[in-house]
Amino acid sequence: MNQTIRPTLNGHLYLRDPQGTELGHRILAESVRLIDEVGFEQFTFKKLAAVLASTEASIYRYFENKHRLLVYLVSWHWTWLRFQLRFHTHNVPDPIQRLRLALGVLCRAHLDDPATAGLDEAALYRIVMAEASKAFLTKEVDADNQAGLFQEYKLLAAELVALVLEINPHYPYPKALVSTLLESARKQLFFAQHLPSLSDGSGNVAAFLEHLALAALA
Amino acid sequence: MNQTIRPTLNGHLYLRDPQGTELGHRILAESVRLIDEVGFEQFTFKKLAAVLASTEASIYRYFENKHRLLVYLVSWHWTWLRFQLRFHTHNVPDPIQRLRLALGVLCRAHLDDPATAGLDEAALYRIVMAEASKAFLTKEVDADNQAGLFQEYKLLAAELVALVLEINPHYPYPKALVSTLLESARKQLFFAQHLPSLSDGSGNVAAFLEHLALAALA
DNA sequence: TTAAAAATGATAGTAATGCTTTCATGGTAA
DNA sequence: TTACCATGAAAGCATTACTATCATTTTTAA
Repeated sequence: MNQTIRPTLNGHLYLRDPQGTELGHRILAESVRLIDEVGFEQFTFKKLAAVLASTEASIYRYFENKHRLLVYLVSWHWTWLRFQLRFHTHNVPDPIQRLRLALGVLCRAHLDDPATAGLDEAALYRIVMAEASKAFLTKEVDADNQAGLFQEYKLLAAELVALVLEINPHYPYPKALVSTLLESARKQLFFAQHLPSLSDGSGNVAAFLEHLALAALA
Repeated sequence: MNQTIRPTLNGHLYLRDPQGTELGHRILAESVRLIDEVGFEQFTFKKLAAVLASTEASIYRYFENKHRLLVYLVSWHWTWLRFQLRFHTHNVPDPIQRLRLALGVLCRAHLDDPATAGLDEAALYRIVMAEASKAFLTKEVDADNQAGLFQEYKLLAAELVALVLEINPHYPYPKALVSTLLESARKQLFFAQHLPSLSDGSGNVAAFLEHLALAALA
């Protein structure tokens, strides 16, 4: 489980595969650190080049722009999450129990192995919490979607939809429920941290989602 | 109901009150149109000045930067929504029925009176759908929250929390439920339009939320 | 082992962005 | 009528988001 996972991601996400080179790996690792530190808006390739002791031009050879890099990192996280879910629900026969475990992983993903594949997964989770929505909240959503940039998220959602339908094959809104659970997990953790009057505490997010999902599927 | 509502918003949202002057009103109306057209990232005060036949400097006298303007517009929408909810649930005694109506308004707000107070409310709703999260997904959330920039959203949430507790006073996660419903309404409509594989159709969003909320509160 | 190919570095340049400053002007209110 | 607004006009400036060129190093394949 803890050996380095290096998921292969959609080729549209990058110009040159960052997993194929030394500099590529450093771009990934340091961009996670830097975005986590300064936020995505303040993050620039110039600053990244500085901490890498490299140049803007070199980074632009890997990623078209910083938005693509964000989508890459977020996709990486979704893939990683999908493996985590599989791992943690492996050999659990009861689908309700599997859903419980899955929601637990969703809400506690930031605590898991801190250094998979050289990426600081805890920092990446903070980025996902605060910036993942920006991956698709752009004027170019449709084109980006067409190019397959959101495949990893969809794969993750599809697995959860299957699980939901296993619990209740007649539930009429499985996709909406799953995307709501996925989005809500992140947002509730964000609210608990920054806008607490909109949440009921970060410790209760998993319990809330579990109650919500099981009530809906009952 | 249809006379122009001009809600008074938190003074931290602007430098000079745009509701107080002719240019101010034009800034609001045209920014809604322009952001809807080009998206928030591509939107600049320079472009806005051009369509207003005014200058960047003049706009900067009203809003510190485009982020504050976005927060202002979004806050305006939350206030407008709160009035809509009150209006539509007025004199309905059954809280369950009121919640149903509220969720209906949430999901159909983009169809309501197209020109309240000179703002294109349909365009504003599209902006809210696509850009509202960017109001708080920044490195400055905590400071912005401290300054009261998210008050309107909190007021709206608080009213819905009261309604939820009226239905079930023992429900343990009322704030999380309400913020999930509010966020989910927008995101599901966005998904239905742009990432349909994550939704079950834009026509079903209200039904989905209703089922979800009532199941949770049962 | 050497020659071609690929990856990186170094440097420069450019249009646009996100502001700030200053000064002129024209209308309004005391 | 004068003082004070709000707005306009114009300029300036550091940073951003790239692109382009050319030199060097490293890798690879013949």
